[in-house]
Amino acid sequence: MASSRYDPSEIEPRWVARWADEGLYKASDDDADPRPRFYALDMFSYPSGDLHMGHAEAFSGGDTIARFRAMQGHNVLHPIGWDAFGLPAENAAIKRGIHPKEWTYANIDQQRSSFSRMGMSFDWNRQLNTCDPEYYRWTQWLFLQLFDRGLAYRKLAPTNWCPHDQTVLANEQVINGLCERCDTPVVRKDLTQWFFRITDFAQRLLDDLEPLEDTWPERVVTMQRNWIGRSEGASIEFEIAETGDRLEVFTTRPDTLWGVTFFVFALEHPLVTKLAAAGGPEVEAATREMLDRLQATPLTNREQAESREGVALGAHAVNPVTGEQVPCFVAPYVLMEYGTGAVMGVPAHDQRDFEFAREHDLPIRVVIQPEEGATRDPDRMSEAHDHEGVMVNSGPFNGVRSPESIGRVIEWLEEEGKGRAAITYRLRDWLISRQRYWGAPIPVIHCPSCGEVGVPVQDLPVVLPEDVDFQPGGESPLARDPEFVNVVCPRCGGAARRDTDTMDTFVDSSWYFLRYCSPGRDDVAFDPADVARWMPVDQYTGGVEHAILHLLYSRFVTKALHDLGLVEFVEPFSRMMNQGQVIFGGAAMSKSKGNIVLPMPLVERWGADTMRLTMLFAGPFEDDIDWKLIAPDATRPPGVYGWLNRTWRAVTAAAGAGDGGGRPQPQELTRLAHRTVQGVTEDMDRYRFNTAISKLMVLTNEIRRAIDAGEETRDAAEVLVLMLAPLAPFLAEELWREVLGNVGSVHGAQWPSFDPALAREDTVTMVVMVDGKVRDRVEVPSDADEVACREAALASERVRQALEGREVSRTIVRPPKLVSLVTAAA
RNA sequence: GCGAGAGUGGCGGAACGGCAGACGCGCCGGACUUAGGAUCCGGUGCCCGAAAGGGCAUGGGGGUUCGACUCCCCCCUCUCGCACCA
Repeated sequence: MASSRYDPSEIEPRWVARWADEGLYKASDDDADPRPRFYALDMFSYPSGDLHMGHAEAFSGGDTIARFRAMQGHNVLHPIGWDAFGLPAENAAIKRGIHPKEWTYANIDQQRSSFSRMGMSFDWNRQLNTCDPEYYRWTQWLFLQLFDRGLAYRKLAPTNWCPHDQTVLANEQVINGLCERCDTPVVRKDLTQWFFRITDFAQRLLDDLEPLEDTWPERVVTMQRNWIGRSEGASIEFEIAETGDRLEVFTTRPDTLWGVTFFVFALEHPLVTKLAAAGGPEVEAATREMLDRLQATPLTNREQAESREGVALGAHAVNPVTGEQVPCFVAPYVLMEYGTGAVMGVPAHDQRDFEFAREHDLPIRVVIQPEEGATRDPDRMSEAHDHEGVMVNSGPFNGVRSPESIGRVIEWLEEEGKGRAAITYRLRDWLISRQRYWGAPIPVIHCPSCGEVGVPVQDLPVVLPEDVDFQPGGESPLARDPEFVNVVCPRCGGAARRDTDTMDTFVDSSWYFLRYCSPGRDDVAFDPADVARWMPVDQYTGGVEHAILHLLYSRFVTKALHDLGLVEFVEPFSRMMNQGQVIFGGAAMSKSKGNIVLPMPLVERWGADTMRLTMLFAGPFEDDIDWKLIAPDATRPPGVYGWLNRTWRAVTAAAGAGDGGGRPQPQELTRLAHRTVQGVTEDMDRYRFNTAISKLMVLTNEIRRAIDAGEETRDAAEVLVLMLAPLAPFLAEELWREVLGNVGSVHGAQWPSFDPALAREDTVTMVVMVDGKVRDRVEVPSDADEVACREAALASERVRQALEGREVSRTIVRPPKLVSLVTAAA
């Protein structure tokens, strides 16, 4: 037997080494393996240093599920890898004066060793690393698949530019107008960039969320829906009086069409320069001035949103239903990327249009009156009336009420040939170019005669040159390397230039779960047979911060690959779970606040099992954990450490007592053990680790009591250790093999089963209520029927006292838990 | 502003419409003994009471019900998403 004291610093490293020797966590690709397969995926790690508390929390949950499913008889795939490209690596490397590669690989080594020390059950044979040419070769392949089908394309468009990081960002990476990485206000800049045509998939991305409602966190589904932002309305055709140009605008409120008093173009709208020129020299100069100024000193997203600036173009738009001519403007508050880049101005019923009209002295015409309350008067309105109401001043539609009015106007527009029903999405195409060094080069060659030519697949990877000045700035760091840039066109053999941007790292992570299925293959990104074996992912664990970005992109790539016939499913992740954040003192941990707690020192001091259980026991997995409240005193062990101690002693005593001929295991303990198996199994299925642990604590306490009473407890102790295994893998293994003397790992053992008959208690405490108040508690057999319960209730002296001789008018019996008596008086 | 979620002891948190506060932390008292990051036993929602017992308690107010932390309505507070998307 091992030492007589629970000593995690001795136990845990010993098992880390032995598990590695035994190859315990290898997933089997053998199709003859009869076990059902289970793909337990944890969001892979960004190697920006050693593991932090967020990793410890997320991976504790993910690993517990992987181990639980394995014990339930599944062939589990539980891989890990490194999301290793990206800005933080570059910024840290610049700060330290070393190469991003060096910094990244050092962090990977450290994280790998920390994960091992924590006892994570990863199949290390499948490890991948997105900055490895053997991986990004296939990220480039993915790009080319999309490029070949027109799903990757380049266009000049307004983009989000981060002046600090010197790169463009995807729409999804702008949080509240700030750069996701550095919190710098993002500005608008017109640039030619690569996009993925995710908008083609908008409706499918929306529709396919529905089956996920039950297995994904509700808020994630909601956030995705909101992000895609489907709007129903009408597309209405306007004509420019002076030039005869016709164009469509999108509106969700066609019922306000009679209230149009002006018309606005986005800055980038193709008609703007033409109309400005037609408006005469003054108009042209004013327009030019605004456009040039905004190009030179771009507005931040927020400034643009709040601006009510605008220039009158002199031209007029013809309202298709009234024939009225209204003045045209160009203004930054209209966005080129949404709808058609032009809007009809209805100041009475749209707040932005209202403010613009006040700013530019434009008429306000009320065409919707609220059904209740004061009539809206244009001269006295302080804000737009953008709610429902009755149509007025609207020709044939006067008196028609919303919301039916919208449909009726659309119908009429269609009959008149002036418009049609239309749907618009908020979702924009995914901007994937980055003017930064540490990423996968975009595998395209620009040829003066052939145009954009994809690098032939056999020439991949386009290797990221290492000896490059990777400081951001200018066109892109790669543009400074002539050897990289100057190539011959693969199509015509003429002189050509490589694309010098790198891909957004979210491209790397949009398909990594497929690569795990075919690790190390150098002929394909993944083998469809391998993917069919494991995908879709059965359980995906990670943070909500990826609720939009990573999940949306992965879903898009999966659908695109499905359309290419490479995968059979349309959704990559069947079930998902988000861990809460680990915070400290009510705020996120941060260097500037000096409140960072790291997991590895805790692991060294109290053991990985204690670290993991502290996380899982603190509360529901998806709730935040305030570490200051959970472990207020760093010099004292977290509470679960004491329980592990007690468990150690109890199981040790239980293992030894069998020889001593103690009294047989009491029936009550056997029943509790069965009940605990039932309860813990249910809790684990629902990821309720905190209540599962509390049930194990109850069983431990009962075993300890039985031991003190000199009773046999070995069977119960074995069951306890089995259930402990997914939660505290080191202690469970030590107890299972070294203390209880079993052969083979507890992590390969079968999850215990229970007998429902034994799990039921033989007597229960029945509550007797009189007029809604609990008046007594009576022990009754758990199979007591209605009659027996009633008799037991009426036999109670205290119940009789509470009744005070009053007559019972109604009796509700819920055998065997409750009898509720209602007197006539009540 | 819109959308979602949450308010339970000193603290983290438990409770298929049926004993509110499981389990744990902390705290109080005790035991063992004395240097073990200890361990063990008892107590611990609030108020009255020596006790038995009684009363009050799940943000506030109403409702449904024999019975509400749980369901419905109104209000307050907090958290999180999205915020000029026409």
